[in-house]
Amino acid sequence: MPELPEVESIRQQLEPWLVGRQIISAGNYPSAKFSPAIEIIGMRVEYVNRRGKYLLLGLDDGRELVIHLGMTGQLFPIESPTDPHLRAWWEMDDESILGFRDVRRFGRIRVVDANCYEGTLAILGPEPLSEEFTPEQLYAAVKKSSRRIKTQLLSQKPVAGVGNIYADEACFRAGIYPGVRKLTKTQAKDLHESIRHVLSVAVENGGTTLRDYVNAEGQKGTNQHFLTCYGRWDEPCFNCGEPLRRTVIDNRGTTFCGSCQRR
DNA sequence: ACTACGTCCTGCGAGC
DNA sequence: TGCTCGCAGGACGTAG
Repeated sequence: MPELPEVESIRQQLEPWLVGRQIISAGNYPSAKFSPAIEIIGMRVEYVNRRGKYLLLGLDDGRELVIHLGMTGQLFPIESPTDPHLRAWWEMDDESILGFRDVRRFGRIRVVDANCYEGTLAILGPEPLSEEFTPEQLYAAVKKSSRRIKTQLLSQKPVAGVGNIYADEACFRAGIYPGVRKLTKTQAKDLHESIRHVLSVAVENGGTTLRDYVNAEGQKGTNQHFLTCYGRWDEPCFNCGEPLRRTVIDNRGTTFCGSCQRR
């Protein structure tokens, strides 16, 4: 499930390839989620940005192609648009083809005027690795809601780009039970540090590949070898040795240490 | 306004 | 071996 580190790894690889390229032709799987792909034929790519888990391809007519990879989305060069799981593709003026493969079709594409966003993209919290993301800001943002802290992180409102893997990792590192509804200022400071830590390490490791994720060169990440919590239920906690536990929080599978992450 | 929960999707693995 | 069934989850829609 591509979260910030995975999307950032893809962005870094797409940027030198796509910037300056003109889109000659395009196609899409017959679904409203992917049909905007063809709206940008003839445009030239000016930049490849990222906000949270969204990729933003700037076009020379002032619009942006917004891509969300959902659960199983992949972006990489293809030889021809023949893969049955291909949901969109764009042919460039150097004859290369960018393919958007997405088995479960949770991904989506939109074309909008630059900075005119809707939905989650319009209410995204600050970039976690930017200066705008501070312990004070996180504390104030979380204080506005009574929802469980993990659910708040997944909402993208207190901070952008955190999904199920890094929410579990960050809560574990901070020693915070993901089901709590309030944070002390000290906990907010610890969680802030933990979010930045787990995300920056994951970026350095090229993202986490549990099943589907590959970068724009078709390669897996290596961060799955460094996870401390997510998916490790019944395995010993690296802090205390107790077996990690599994529960469900707001319909999302959650791994935590019943000893280190007290309610 | 907010919270909680169902829905979308398909491949895979557990269990019979 | 072959089948069914439940699970995985980000964003969004809907109900209360």
